[in-house]
Amino acid sequence: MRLSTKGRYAVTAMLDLALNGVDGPVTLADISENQGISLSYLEQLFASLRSKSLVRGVRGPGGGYYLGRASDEISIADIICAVDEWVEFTRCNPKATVTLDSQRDMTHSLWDDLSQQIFVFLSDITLADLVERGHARETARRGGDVAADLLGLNHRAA
Amino acid sequence: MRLSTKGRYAVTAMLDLALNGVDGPVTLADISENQGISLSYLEQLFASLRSKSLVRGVRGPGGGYYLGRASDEISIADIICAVDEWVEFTRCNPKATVTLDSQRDMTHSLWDDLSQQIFVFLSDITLADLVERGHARETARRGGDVAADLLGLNHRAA
DNA sequence: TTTAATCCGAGCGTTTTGCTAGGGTAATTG
DNA sequence: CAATTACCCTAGCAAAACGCTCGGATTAAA
Repeated sequence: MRLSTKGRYAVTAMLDLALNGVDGPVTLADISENQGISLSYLEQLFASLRSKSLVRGVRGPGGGYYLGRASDEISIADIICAVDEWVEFTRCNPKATVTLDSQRDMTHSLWDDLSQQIFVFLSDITLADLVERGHARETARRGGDVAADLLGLNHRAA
Repeated sequence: MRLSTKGRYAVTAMLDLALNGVDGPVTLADISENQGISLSYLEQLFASLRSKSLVRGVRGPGGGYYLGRASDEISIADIICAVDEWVEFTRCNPKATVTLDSQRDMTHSLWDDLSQQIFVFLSDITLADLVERGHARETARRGGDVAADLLGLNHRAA
């Protein structure tokens, strides 16, 4: 997977929608000012988000953007995938030669495994989770422990 | 944080060391051939890894690279941080104005929170975890022999 | 000494970032 | 009905990052 500032822009913008979209649509101009991102760049990001139905645009005066779904139905992985185009997991598949380069298949398989774990982790965190956690910092209930449990990685658990 | 193909290259290369470094150092030429990465690019990656003491180089013929520490003491976050230069979490800190742009502080705070969660998650996964659970997960319910068959070589080496 | 390997740095083509510019289209409002 | 607002779309562009080539220099085993 890939995670860059582009993804951060998208997530923070979506958080902006989640926080301010309760009473009417949020304009890109507002987000642009709030987040310090250029308007046109936001438009490009929201074009990607819109194509994945993560946001819904309302045209005309008084318009703006709503979240495409409820905030607890939009995961971080959804957003990252929309703008950062979840990149190649396995990119040298076309090979059945199990000779000397089985080592490559091995390391790539392990990477794919890790990548999958990160994906599951980010799929488990929704916008609502972040907002909720921001209000009351009561972590350790979800996120960390549940995800680790899902992945079987809670090796440090007593 | 940032996560790109550069980090993937570093992780797979480190996995290569973890798998093949049991009997003597592993040369970058081998990794280059195994992973399909250019030698000079690997040298750059390993320069970063070496500066963080994640690998230890042995010069001269018969030389190569060892892991800098035990594989269960090297986390994925360590590797990603070394090569991808864990980027700016908060980049507009210098402002205590809780006036109109408190919304920006809000979203950025939430992002920092998420970023921290990802960091903790990746800090909890070590190279040894990937090697072990890479085969243990899929076949834990069945037998485990299939996994050994999949892995083959590194399992009996040592 | 020869050779195999790590080290080091300058540079280069390509892709991605993030932005600017310009125009078009739908819907609200006076 | 205009006219304004804001979404929508395309093209292009500078800076950065990516991944690589090349050329060397050190170190140490054979």
